[in-house]
Order: sequence, then structure tokens, then C-alpha cells
Amino acid sequence: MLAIERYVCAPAIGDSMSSTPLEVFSRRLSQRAALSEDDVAAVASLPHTVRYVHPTTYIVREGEAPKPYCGLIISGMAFRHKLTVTGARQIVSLHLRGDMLDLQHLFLNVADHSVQALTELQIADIDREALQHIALTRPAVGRALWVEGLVDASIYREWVLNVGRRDARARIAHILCEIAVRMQAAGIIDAERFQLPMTQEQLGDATGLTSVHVNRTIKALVADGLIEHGGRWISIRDWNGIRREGDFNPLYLHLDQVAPYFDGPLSAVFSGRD
Amino acid sequence: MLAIERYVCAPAIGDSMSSTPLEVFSRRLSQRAALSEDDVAAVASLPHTVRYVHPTTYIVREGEAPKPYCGLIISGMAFRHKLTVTGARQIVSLHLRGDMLDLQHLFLNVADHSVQALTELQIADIDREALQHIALTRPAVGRALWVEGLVDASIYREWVLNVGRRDARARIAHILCEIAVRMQAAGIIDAERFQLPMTQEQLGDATGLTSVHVNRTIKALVADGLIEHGGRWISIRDWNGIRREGDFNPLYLHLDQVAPYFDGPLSAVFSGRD
DNA sequence: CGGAACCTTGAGGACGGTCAAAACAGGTGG
DNA sequence: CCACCTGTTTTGACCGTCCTCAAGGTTCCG
Repeated sequence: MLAIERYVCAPAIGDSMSSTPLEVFSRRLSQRAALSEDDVAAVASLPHTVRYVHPTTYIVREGEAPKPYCGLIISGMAFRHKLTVTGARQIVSLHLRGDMLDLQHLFLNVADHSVQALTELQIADIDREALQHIALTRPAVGRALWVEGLVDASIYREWVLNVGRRDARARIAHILCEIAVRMQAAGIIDAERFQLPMTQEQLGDATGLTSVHVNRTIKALVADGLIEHGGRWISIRDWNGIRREGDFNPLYLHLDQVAPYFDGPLSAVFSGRD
Repeated sequence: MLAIERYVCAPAIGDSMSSTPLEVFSRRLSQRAALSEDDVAAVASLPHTVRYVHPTTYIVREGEAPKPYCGLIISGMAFRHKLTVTGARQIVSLHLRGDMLDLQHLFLNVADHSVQALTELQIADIDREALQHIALTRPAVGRALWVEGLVDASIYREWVLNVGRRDARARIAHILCEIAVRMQAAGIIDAERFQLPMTQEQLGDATGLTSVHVNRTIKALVADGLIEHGGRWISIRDWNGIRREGDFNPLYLHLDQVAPYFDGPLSAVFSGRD
């Protein structure tokens, strides 16, 4: 069992931040809006706590009041989900390094969905009140956080479309494209080959399908030479093909408001080049 | 043809606002956060223009840069939608009086979806920069607008679940519940009987179904005594029944952060009473 | 009165679900 | 190092929900 490490961190303003857990955060926000040095320092000095959690751990639980802190992923993956009364699960979004886990409840009184760790997760729990305060009093920071939330909402809309109007093949292709592009934008991968830490059942829960049908659909995509996969790896063999199959247009990710970490093979997607 | 009326309105600060088009707006925001008199005055004096548009008119068009103004519904209904390459349409949300039509793009550079008028619509186009400014510099107003956007996002999540994990009968029941409750919250209806200005095709586009199946499903709900409908009217005959069928839990509407306009037969829903 | 949406109904088919079992993988403990 | 356990993937057979196509009816409006 992994030891749960927990420590409080409040670096002095002016510190070089390259080694603090909030480095990812302030870099992300700087991409979203033009932060002054002052803003960056204020972000970096937000009171926070770092912890490590295991897969399946609940970060947010539907029906509860938001916790006094707001999680930020330092490393690992997480997902949001909701349940029907009959117990069917729908994953409504995936989250990577740099994503905030509870920004969606920053000003709400009750959690309307749950958030769970998909992999081992390193989280920076940022003090909620301090975050609210900085969001409302520092215009540039507020704007950056606001963009963050708006992009999340845009992704939900795309998922409504994905689940509502695309067939199984397109749904799977679409979600694979989204994961690949977002992973590259987050600097996690630099090629078409990436590790997908989701079971086929989770993939089904994210696309409104059953695990059985996900399995058959993936096999069909492999058979058609669009992707390759072994174990927990996925390789996109034919990027244009999978993009076409999945009706994937990255517009909804608003990558123009994010600077990609580096120029990889998928970088054409960012700029809309074809 | 209805004349397009357009006039600029910038009332003097301190005016009684009960007659301006932004009255709906400032009342709504006051429900979302505690605004000072100053805030209310600032909201009421936002530069804006009122216009009337016909059904099917586009308010926002996917792929375009956001307009220099941001629409607010004074009366009527509108919907957001996205299309697949094959031309299939998915409606991703519905909007009523008091809802903002382009808050979702307030800080984004490109529209990722379209917004269209469902009925005759009276809109207040609020100056975008002024709105951005007030959102970032007046904490209480910023908070109120933020809540507004977060509730929209919560509704998207519920729709992903609705379309992804519920069968046709539950999907239709669910959307009828949502419309009824939101209409009551917006003070548009005061009973279980309300006017539904959507065609069955639009209802299908909102639930990921075909119009044919929507038709059969509605007939089944009528046959089972859950609802009644004639022409464009819908009556909920058995509120608890339809709520159960639709797996409807109003938590996701965050009505605790909205004061209902009045106490109607559906008011039990607001307070969570059963 | 005529046309255009919209609603309604039927017949047939397909996509994806359900159920069940077997194969496989990875981790644990003996 | 092997046996075992649990969770995951894979496969097959069957079935049902919802889609497709198509035609007839209704309502509303010019």
C-alpha cells in the first residue's frame, strides 16, 4: 500500500516556483489569460496541501457540500460521473494533469456529480476560499479560471452530441481522439502512441455503451487499421482516418487558448492544419 | 412579419429599474449572489440593445467569433445545438426568460456551438466588454455570473447522463420534468400545465431520439396517465409518477441558489420536499 | 382553398444490449 | 516458482429497443 503523504505548502512570494506543485497550475493559467508577475506570485502562494490517492478513490461525492479545498491534478487521471437510480453509470468527463477537479463547484453549494481517481493520483488541494477570493479579486486570474470552466462546459456539450447522435464506432473514435489531443496538450505524450488507463467498461460508461460492445468496436477499429492496441497501450495508426471516423473537430477544446507544451506529431491538430 | 425593434438603453444610475429590460437580469443575479445596491445599479446600467427575433433565427453561430454583445432572454425560448458531419443535430440545452445566451463564450475566442430561437424571442444584447469588465471587477456580480455558468454546465452533465444511460421513456419524462421545473423557477408557469413550444423532432434532437420514437413514447406516457397533451400544451397529471419514470432529481438545477418566483404546485420540488 | 409543417401509424430491419462462459492478465501468497 | 484469485477481455447466441422508410392525417396559416 502506498503511503499517503501530506504536507502543507505555502512558498514565500517571489520564490522560484519551478519546483512547487502549483507550477503546473500557474503555467496553465498563464496560458488562459495574461497574468502579471503579481498574479503569478499570488497563484503560487495559494495555501494548499499535496496528497496521493489510489484509483477509485472519491475526490468529490454527489450530494455533499463541496470540501473546503479544491483539487488540482499534479499527475494521473480522474473522471466525473453520475448515476441513474437503476445504478447505470455515465462518465461525463475525463481529467488530466493540470485540470482542476472541483472548479465546477467553486461557487455552488452542493456537488451534483462525483469525481473519482482513475489512476494513482497526485493532487494539490487548494484552499477553496483563497481560490474564490483570488478568482473574484484578480481580474486576470479570474479570467483564466473562468476560461478553464468554460472549456470544461464546452467538452460536456460535445459529449452530449457524441453520446446522443453518433454511433458506437464514431463515439469510440471520438473519445480516443480527444484523449490523444488533450494528452498532448498537457505534455503527457508526444506521439500517437499513448497509455490509456481505462478499462473497456469505463470506456463504455464514457460513451453510453456496454463493455461488450466497446470491445467489439475497438476490435473493428483495429481490424480496419485505424488503431493498434496491446495491454493498456493505444496507438493511432491512421490519424486522419480515426479523426474522420470519430467526426473529431478539436474546435471545442479551445486549444487556441492553450499553448501546447511542445510540437509533436499531433501538433497539426492544434493549429487546425490538415 | 414582425418589425425588428432596436433601441439603445443606458438608464441613469439610481433609476428605478422595474421597467427596464435588465430588470429580469439584475433580479436573477441577486438570487445568485448578494449584490450591493451599487452592484445592482451597475448591472442595470450596462449598455444594451433590445431586439425581437423570429423562431429559427441564429443568435450564435458555431465557428464564428463571439459578437460584441451577449444576449439575455427577456421573453421566449431558445436552444443550443451542435451538428455531426452527417448533419445529425443534437440540442444540448434549452433556455428561458432570464437565461443568458452567450455567457458560455464570454471569455472564449470562437463559438463551439450554435444558439437558435425556439419561439419569438425578445433579447437584450448586453455589451460584451462591459459585461466582461463587470464580471471581473465586481466580486459579487462576478460570483453571480459564475454561478450562472456553473449551473449551465451542471445541466450539460445531466444531459450527458440522460442521453447516455436512460431509455427513451425516461429521457422524455426527464426533459419534461426539467422544463416544468425551470419554467416554474423562471415564473413562467404556476401549475403542472404548460405550453411546450417544441416540435417532436426538436424533442428528439434534445434527447438523442428520432421524432417517430418521441411520438410513440409520448403516446405511451399519455396512455399510462402520466401526462396529457393537446396541441402545444402539456399537462403533468401525475407529478410523482413522471418524476419517477424520468429519474428526475432536481439537485442538478441548483435551485437552492435561486429563489423561485412564487409558490406553485411544483414548489415542493424546490425545497426537496416529497 | 391549398400548401407546408407537423403528427401519427405501420412494417421491417439493424444496432447495440443481455446473458453466459471461457480465455487471459496481473498480482498475492504459499 | 507455481497455484490461485480477481478483474478484465473476448467470444457466441439471442433478443429488444429504437431507427428507417413510407404513407396518410391533421393543423395551421396565408
